[in-house]
Amino acid sequence: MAFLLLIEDDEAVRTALEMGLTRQGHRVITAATGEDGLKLLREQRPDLIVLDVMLPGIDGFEVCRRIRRTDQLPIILLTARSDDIDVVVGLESGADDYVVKPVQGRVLDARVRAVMRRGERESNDAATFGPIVIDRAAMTVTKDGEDLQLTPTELRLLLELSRRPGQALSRQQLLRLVWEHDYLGDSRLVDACVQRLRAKVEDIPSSPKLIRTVRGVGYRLDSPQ
Amino acid sequence: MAFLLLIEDDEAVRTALEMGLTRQGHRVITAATGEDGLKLLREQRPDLIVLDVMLPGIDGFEVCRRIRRTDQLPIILLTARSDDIDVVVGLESGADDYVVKPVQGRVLDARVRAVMRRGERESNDAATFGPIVIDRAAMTVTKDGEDLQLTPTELRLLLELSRRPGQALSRQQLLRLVWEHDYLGDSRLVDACVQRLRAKVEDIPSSPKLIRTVRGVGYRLDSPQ
DNA sequence: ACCCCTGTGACAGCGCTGTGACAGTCGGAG
DNA sequence: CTCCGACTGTCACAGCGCTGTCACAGGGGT
Repeated sequence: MAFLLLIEDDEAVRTALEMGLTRQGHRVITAATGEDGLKLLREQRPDLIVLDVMLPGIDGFEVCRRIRRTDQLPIILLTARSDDIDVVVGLESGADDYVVKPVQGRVLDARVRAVMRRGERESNDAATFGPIVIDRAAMTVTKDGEDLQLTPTELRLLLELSRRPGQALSRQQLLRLVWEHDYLGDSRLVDACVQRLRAKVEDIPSSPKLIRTVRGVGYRLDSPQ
Repeated sequence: MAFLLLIEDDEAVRTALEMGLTRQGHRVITAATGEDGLKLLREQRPDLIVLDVMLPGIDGFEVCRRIRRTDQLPIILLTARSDDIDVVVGLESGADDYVVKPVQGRVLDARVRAVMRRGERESNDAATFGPIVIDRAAMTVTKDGEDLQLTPTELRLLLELSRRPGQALSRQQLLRLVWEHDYLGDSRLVDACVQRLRAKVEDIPSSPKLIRTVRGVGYRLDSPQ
């Protein structure tokens, strides 16, 4: 059903989950440390990662953050603790779901399927923002039914904004997501791209209704109403 | 768009969904109980079933299992509950997708289309893209009725593209699908093959209407209109 | 042995993209 | 209300990244 990477240091748990997930029809590869996991991720490109939080060396949160720097694939965090603080830190590190141990293979499998479906939906369904329709599968954007010719960067920017509708994204975040930069040396890079995108997307680029400026922060994609 | 059977006991929900799906262009028949639904299924042979879990008499899971004993048609389960256990039982009963109520007609429509697409992809029928007809069974491609002499690689490329019509595929993905490579060492391999394919398939290879370039991504097979 | 397919590298053209300067705008402080 | 500073919008331009194209050589099949 899916190609999973399981990162878990406890051998008993790892083996049990691997068997459970394999029995549910998934293809599973495993790693015992964060480093090994990241290496396997690069080499094998799994569809989804199941990641223990308590790991020797770099912990699960850090692994999560590192993965998110370059990859968009779904991550399910696994932990023995159930405090809220963990959930918050986990989701802030970029995880898609959170499962508390002890967990049964069947339940984990259900979460895996749920996250995969969510991912499919987000990545493939059309998103609508007023007159704008974003078809993530075709990688096209239409306005009032007509095709918009967006450049690759404009398209990536719009896609990232549309993945978090109504949420303000800082220039810093956008640089990481769209440009994969880490430094922000006071440049008008993001603004310039937003301007070009607005020119194509907005009815009146000078008073944007979709891509709103959040002063002191960055930008946000709104859907009218 | 599709011929649907909706099985739902609550009259308000049934009517609302029926209207919503009809408005989206589907032909819809309805049943209020599992028994009636199974009877309608045998009599009318719909393309897809939308099935409520909570039904008087035999419940949705059981209906699902009974359908699966004899039929392969897609099933979307509908439920008010969102617990994991439901999802697990649902998918194990043989459902193709799972939607949690309350659901809007538009959302359900998106799922219906997604499930239908998934099914189409596996079909072996002939596919038509403008003047091009791809016969997957005979493994032949004709243009305006005349046979095209495609090389094996060109044919595989066209088949993979046509299995995902309208969907942009990256060079990376195409390499995996057509060439079964994993590495993409900045080569013009995909481009060159696309060029050769275009030369045979397109009316005007220099301004392709079928195999479109998606700048920054890869290629996409469109059917005109 | 021959031929056609296939992968590769080179190359050119196009247009995207980043940059810096400057103008315009907003909001807070006085 | 006014002013000021900080933040954002806008623009033109130069560089270069991306894609289309082509010729060629190796290899596999006939």
